[in-house]
Amino acid sequence: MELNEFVKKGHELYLRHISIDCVIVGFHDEQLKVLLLKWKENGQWCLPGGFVRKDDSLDVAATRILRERTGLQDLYLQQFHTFGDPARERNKEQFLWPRTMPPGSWMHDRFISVGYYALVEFSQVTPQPDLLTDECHWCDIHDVPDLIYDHNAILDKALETLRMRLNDYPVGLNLLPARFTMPELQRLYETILDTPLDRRNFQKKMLAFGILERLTERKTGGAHKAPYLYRFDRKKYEKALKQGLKFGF
Amino acid sequence: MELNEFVKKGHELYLRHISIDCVIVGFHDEQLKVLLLKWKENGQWCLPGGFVRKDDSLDVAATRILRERTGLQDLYLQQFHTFGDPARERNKEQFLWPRTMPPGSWMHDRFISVGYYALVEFSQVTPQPDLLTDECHWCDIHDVPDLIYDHNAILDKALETLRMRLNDYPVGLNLLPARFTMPELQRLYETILDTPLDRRNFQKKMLAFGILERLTERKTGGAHKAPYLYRFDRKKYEKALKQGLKFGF
DNA sequence: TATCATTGTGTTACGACTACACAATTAACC
DNA sequence: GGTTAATTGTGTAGTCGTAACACAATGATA
Repeated sequence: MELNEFVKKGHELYLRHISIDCVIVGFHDEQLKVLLLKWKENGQWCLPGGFVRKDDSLDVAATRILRERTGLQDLYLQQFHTFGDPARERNKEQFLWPRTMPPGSWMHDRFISVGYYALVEFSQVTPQPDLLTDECHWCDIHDVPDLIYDHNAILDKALETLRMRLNDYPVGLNLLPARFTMPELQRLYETILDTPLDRRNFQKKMLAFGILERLTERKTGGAHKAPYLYRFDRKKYEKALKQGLKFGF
Repeated sequence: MELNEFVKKGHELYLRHISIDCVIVGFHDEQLKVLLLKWKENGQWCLPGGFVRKDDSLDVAATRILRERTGLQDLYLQQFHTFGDPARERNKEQFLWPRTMPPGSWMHDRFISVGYYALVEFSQVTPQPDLLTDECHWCDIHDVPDLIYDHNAILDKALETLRMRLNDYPVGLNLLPARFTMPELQRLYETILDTPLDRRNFQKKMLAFGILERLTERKTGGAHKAPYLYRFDRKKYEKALKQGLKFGF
C-alpha cells in the first residue's frame, strides 16, 4: 500500500482510535535487543506498530505487523498491556507531517494502543521499515534513545512483564537458536534478570525440568573447552508448560 | 443520564469501538463472588461495563464504572487483558433493542474491550444496576450462568490472572474486612487456589512476611474457640510490595 | 458439666537451593 | 610442541525453607 492511500483510506480500513505497538525482543552478543524504527522526516525512533483491520482480531493484527517487520511467520507473541492515557501521545503533532497527514486526518485521533511483545530468534529476523519509517534496527535495551509518545513506557512495561513471566515460562526456546549451549542459556537468564547466577546450580535447575535434551555434539570454534549443545524437547516442553513450571528466580 | 440520550449521544461522548468490562470480585461465605448485571429486556446476565469518555484514561473510565456499580471510591483495580476478537460479540443483535438502539446506532459497532478486575470488600458494596440493566447481584463464581458475548471468557481470564498474581500480591487486604482472623485469610487462599492448605504452615508463612499485625482482641460469637483478629500493617505492606513478595503457592 | 468443633502452637523430616573446588579441554601464544 | 589462560563439566556438604504432623486450650451448645 502506498503512503498516500494509507493516510487517505486508513479510517475506512482500520478501526479508529485503536493501534497496536510491538516490543520485539531478541538476544545477541549476550544482550537483549529490541527492534526500533526511525521516523522518516524527523529522525525520531519508535516501536513498530500498526492498526487493526476492521475484520481482524487483535492477535491477527499483531501477527501481521510483526511479520511485516521481521519476515517471521511463527513467533511467540503475548499481549501484555493496553495503554490509554489521553496524554500518551503528547506532542503528537510534531510527528505528523502536515502535508501528508493534515489536521482532520484520522491519524490525529486519540489512540488507545494495545501492547504486544514478541520473543524472536535474533538471527532469523530481517528488519524492514514500514511506510512511515526509513530505518529498522536492533537496539541494545541499555542504549534505547528517547522514543516518540509513550513508547519508552511501553517498552519498560514489556520488559517488566517479561521478567515476571520468567518464573513460569521458559523463554529460551523462543530467544535462542534451535541448538545452544548451557552457558548461552545462562547468559540469557542473567541478562534478563540482570544478576549473575551460579553455573552449576543453574545447570542443575534447568536440567531438572526435563525439557532439555543434550546432544552428543559440542560447539567448536570457541577459544576454550567446547561446550555441549542442547535443544528443547518439544513434547516435554509443551507438557511441562501445561502443567505449569516454577523456576523460582 | 437518560437511556435515550445515552444511545443518541454516546458516540459524541465516548471513544468509538472501545469498551471496558469489569470483573468485580468479592469474598463472602467462604466463596468468591462476582458482580453481575441482568439485562432489562431479555433477562440475560453480563459483566458490568461501560465506555471511555473522550478525555478519560482507561483507568479513570474503569474507576468511574466501578464506582457507579459498587459505590466505592477506592478499590484495587487491575487491567488484565484486552479482548478484540471480531467474533467476541457473537449474536450481538439479540442483546440490542431495535426501538432504542436501531441498526446504525454506535452500539452496533464492533467493540474492543479492555478487561479490568477489581478486588473489593464484599460488605462495603451496594450493587447498583446501570441504564441497560435492572438488577445487579453478587454471584458465586461456581454458579455463574451463561453470560452475553464473550463475558464468560473474560471472567475466566480474570480469575486465571488473579490466581497467577496470588504469588506476588497479598489479596487479603483488598478482599477481607479491615480486621479478620487467620482462618478467614486461609479460607480465602484455599478458595482462590481451590486446594486445602495446612493450618500451621499457612500461618507461619503469612506471618513470616511481616505484613500482618495481631491484635489483642479475639473474634467472639463463633461456636468455638475464639480466634485472634489480625490486620494488615499498611507501612510494612507497602514496603514489602515494592520489594516484591514470593508466596510460592 | 460434658461435648465437640475449632484454634494455637512446636518439632522433625525431607527436599530444594546455595556455596564452593578441581580436573578436563581447547585455542592461542611462545 | 609445550605452555598458558580461559572456560567447561561435575559432585558434595551446609543451609534454608517447606511439609508433615499431634496435642492442649477454648468457648458455645446441649
